Amino acid sequence: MESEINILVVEDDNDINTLLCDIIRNSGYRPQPAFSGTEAVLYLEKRSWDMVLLDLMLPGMSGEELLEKISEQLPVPVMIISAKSEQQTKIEALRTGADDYITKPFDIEEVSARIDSHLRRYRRMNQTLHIKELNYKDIRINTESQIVVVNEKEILFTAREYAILTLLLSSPKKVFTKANLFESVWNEKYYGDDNTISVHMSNLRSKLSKANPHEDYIETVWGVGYKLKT
Amino acid sequence: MESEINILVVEDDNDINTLLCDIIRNSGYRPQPAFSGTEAVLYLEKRSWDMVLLDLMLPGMSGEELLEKISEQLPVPVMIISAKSEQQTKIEALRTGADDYITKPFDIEEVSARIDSHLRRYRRMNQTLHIKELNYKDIRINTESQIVVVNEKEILFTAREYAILTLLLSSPKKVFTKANLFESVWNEKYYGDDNTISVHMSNLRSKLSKANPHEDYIETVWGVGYKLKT
DNA sequence: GACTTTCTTAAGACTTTTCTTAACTCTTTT
DNA sequence: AAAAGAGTTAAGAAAAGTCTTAAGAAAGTC
Repeated sequence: MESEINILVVEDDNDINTLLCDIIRNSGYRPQPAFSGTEAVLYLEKRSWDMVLLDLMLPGMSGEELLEKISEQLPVPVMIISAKSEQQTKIEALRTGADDYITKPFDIEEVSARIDSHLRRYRRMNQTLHIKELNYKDIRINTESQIVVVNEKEILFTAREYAILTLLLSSPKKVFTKANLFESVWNEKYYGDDNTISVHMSNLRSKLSKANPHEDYIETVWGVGYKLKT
Repeated sequence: MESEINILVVEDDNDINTLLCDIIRNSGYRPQPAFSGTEAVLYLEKRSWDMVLLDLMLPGMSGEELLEKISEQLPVPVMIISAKSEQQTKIEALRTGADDYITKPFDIEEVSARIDSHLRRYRRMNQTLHIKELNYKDIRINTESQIVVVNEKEILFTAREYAILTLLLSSPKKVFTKANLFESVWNEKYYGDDNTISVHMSNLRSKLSKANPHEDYIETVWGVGYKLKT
């Protein structure tokens, strides 16, 4: 299964946003447009990102404010793309936590090359550092080694099962609808009327209960979806 | 004790070199001037660096040539500082492995801010681990001499094979995806659908099992990648 | 420039996972 | 109790991922 690179594009101008998204798509990554700071925050909370392109002049929450928020809380590289060409603004942004700053109008090829450059280096770093541990009850997942330990026993899951499980553990309180799951794990639209997920859930539960028959991990929320048992 | 940050400044113009060194010194880092590509190579071989500032127009070995050499062999971030302002040059440099590109005449504050920005993000990674011996089961690798001993026998591996093997041994529990391997060993983006890695793995395994037929070292993790057998 | 080694590409065989379907059961809601 | 939603199981088919081999391309060496 191919791992996607996700890039958030925060830019209120529709044309520029579309252009940036096209550049990203042409490089083989997956862009997500956001047209305001507040919208960007929602996306940033929803999932993890490999990079953020950020305009400084935004409606509502300013770009600077958002930049500060991101650099304090998230390890994601941020590239500012702004019409503000004053040195002072540029320097402030870089000092606040931006990883790059380019001014409009920009050269398409250069933006593309810079995105690649940052990702290249950042991914290398991510590989050796950034070990995340996911825990829930007696389930321990090391996202680096992809080893899942349940009740002190190492359990082997298929790639899909692993994806579902880590998704659930990443937001222990959230109820995931079937559409949610389909879009996250399969990266496809969900058209309902499909028990593929049921089958996978069934297999997941059976592997889990084999490891620990006394515990119950996944809860069905009737008419909605699934969540971890609280 | 705080460890010093060392930055190599490759620039043939004496005044500019001095200026850059001053900027670096004022930021609390330790600069090392080099006035030609060949001189830079000597410094690069002598010790490890946290960052390299590089002019493209150099006597003897060109900056482009040096950049290529560095990005192939070393994980250090490189910032190009050049009078060449053509987009094509800039893009080529970024694609070759440069982490940033600024044109002369440059703004002192901006250079300073950009250096800090790169160091901030990549500093931890650059704390080059000085591992001299890698061990796993009956495999012993001396990373200085690059000699690999398996089951008391010295085995010769090709450069790629050696790179893959040391990567695996560096994190014995980690599952390396193909993208991981490609980015570390080849220093290139992975677009999937490529069995080069499979072939190298096959060759690696066959060499290893020739040295010790009773042992099994590399495990395939389906749908994910490879790891060392636990 | 010829020789050697190493790397990459391609093709086919092979393995494992995933999907789909279907029949049947269980649970909750109305 | 009936209806709707959800769960389980199993089996075959399809898809995805991997392994191996061999030959040509590229790189490095003398």
